[in-house]
Amino acid sequence: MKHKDGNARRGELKTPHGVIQTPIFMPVGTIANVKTLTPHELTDLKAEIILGNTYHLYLRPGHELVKKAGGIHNFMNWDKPVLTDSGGFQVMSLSGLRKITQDGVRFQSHIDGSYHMFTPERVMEIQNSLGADIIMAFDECPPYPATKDYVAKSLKTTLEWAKRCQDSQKEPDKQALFGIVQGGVHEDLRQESAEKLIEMDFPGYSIGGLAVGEKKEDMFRITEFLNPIMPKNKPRYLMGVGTPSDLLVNIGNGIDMFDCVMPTRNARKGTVFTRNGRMIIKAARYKEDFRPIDDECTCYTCRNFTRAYIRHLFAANELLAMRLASIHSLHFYLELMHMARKAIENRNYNEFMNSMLKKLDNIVE
RNA sequence: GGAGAGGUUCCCGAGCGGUCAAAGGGAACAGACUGUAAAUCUGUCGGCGAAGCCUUCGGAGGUUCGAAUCCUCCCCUCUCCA
Repeated sequence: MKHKDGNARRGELKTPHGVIQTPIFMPVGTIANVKTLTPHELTDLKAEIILGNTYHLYLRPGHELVKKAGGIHNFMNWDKPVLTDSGGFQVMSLSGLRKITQDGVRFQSHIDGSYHMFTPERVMEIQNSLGADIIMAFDECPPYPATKDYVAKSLKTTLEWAKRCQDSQKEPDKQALFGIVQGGVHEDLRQESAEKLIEMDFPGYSIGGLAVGEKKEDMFRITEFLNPIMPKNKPRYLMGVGTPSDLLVNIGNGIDMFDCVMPTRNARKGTVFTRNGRMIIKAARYKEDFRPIDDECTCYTCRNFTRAYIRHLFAANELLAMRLASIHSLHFYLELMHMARKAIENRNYNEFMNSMLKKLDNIVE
């Protein structure tokens, strides 16, 4: 960690494929691509690290194939760091297709219905084949709402699995394994989870199971609560979060890393993010609006295309609409992180955050 | 000229005596989306604040307690034969 401003942290994280600057946003590239974009475009956007997903890549094209291709970096032609999620999230999101036991999770493929077994050991083996720089322990991400009993039980399973992941990890020197703190919205459970993981001494810690439907204030309360508990010299990754304002508030609570499908998914569906709030660019109100999405934005989309044109592309169902919108929104997220890092270095993070928060949650008319 | 089919709410198209302001698509409009089963999903889509009422199924008449649906005439499309 290089700087601190309040609880906000400014740091660097070394990986085999380069150093990344934190706080950082990691675009999601579930199946070894950030949807609609090329690695070249991601590089232009100054993306430093992207995500892949164990469950999805295991099912298709298969981790063995990715290994044969020389690992995920080679396979997708991305030479910067990659983080793979363990499939723990799919335990929740594909809840209709799986059964959890103490040993692991029996899944039914969402693609062809075939049965598969994920154990912590298996997930470590798959992530080793994929070859990401940062890998996640296999966890169970409890849904929301869930009873406290359920969350507590699930937490125990996740802790056991974390140990098994650690014990079965093949190349700890090449892949940093993060343990995942669970515990829902309950501070005592979060504390127990964090402390036991810290005892196991992971190179980094993830916070999972947030932004799954609970109130924002609960999410912020939990990250604020965890801040003093988490080791100061290790990265903290808040999984799956979030909106631009979520990122800023959580940076203020000591989070270093984020990933979220929101900028890319929403972009594909016609909503982009700007410093003035969300803009539903497919809306009729932009039909004859010949300004860029954001006249101060320096992204490729804003430098070259108007709202009216992008709206037209959405109306016509053109693929370019999704690409241009994704480029803009990712640029905005990454630029927002850049500004946050600068603000921490300049020790005016709170001021920066508060001025941004005033607008970010608006819908731009 | 002869034989036949048809004109339905923005478009296509179902309905063929009451349960029809009228199925289903499309378009349009509004919105949701947080470790991606997502170029997906939800809602609105004749008018009036609601119960309800009003106007609407090519046009004009008629039959009927009641018509988009039945009858008559008219206008217009399309197909086939001469």
